[in-house]
Amino acid sequence: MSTAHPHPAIAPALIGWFAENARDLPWRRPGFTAWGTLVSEFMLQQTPVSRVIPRLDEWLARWPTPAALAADSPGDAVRAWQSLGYPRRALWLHATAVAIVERHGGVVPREVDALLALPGVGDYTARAVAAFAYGERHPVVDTNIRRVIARAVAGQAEPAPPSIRRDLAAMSQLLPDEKVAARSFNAAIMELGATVCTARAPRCEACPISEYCEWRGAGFPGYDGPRKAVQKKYEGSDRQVRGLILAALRAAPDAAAPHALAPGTRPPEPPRPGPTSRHGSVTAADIAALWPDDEQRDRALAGLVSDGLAAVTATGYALP
DNA sequence: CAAACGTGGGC
DNA sequence: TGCCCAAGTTT
Repeated sequence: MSTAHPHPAIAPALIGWFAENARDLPWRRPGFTAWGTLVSEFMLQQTPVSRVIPRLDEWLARWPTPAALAADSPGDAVRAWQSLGYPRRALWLHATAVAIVERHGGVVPREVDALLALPGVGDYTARAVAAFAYGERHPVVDTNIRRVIARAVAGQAEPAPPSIRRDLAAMSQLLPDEKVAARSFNAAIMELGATVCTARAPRCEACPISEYCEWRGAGFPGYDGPRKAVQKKYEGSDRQVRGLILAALRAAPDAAAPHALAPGTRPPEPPRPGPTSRHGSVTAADIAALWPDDEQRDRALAGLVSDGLAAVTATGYALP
């Protein structure tokens, strides 16, 4: 099945450029596993590459397979997530590892539909794994790709609000028919958006498709769409309070493993393990010291428990 | 569909 | 300084 490509020069130009200009990134190393790709894609959801790389290395050294992660507690995943942000992703990634073991024999699935059924895997991540880890031919659409298409093809400074149907259709128009080329093109156009056709200061002089760019051809018209929602202030927000509480839970040392006692010594009264968790507990008083506004703090804490990021223990709260 | 969801770095 | 941005997903 061959597709008519309205912009036949774009894909070859980008593929050639990518072959020479791709950054050396862990997930582009030969032999990188599908599991590694899945972990990296979770981490890259809204977190910059430079912050992801050290955590990714740690994760894959500790949990080289889905089964390895599934065998540890979700709290271990949340703690190892450190300060990547959006820690529910760590929870989802753990749940995804469990699901892969239970439903897919411990092997990351290659079908988009199976990937989409995993917690925390959406339209982008599912196609990224199918395309990059398995070489399947799928259009991948992320924020970089949407911006490049908006400029080069639609002639607009910024993309219209996301629409998965439209965005996939637009990317499909550009995608080469052949699998290997399609995979390379997905990576290439994403890389262009990340390093050349950037949101703030595009470097058109370094762009391999500037001669085909409709935005440039139209004289770089300014953005005229609807005003985009302004990101809410972090300082003083519920997010900040959740972050503070979770940082305290991550910092609590694991409940001490029972160690050998001198002969004749009576074991100390065991701190009755509460309903949960071998992760160390933080008392309500310690949490209260983190934030003065009772109502906001309680709301944040309840939210963490409700999200499964915190567990109630006999003495307070702990990672799950 | 808009809003919630972390954190840090660049300009 | 303060705003913008960063390989999204879920509800």
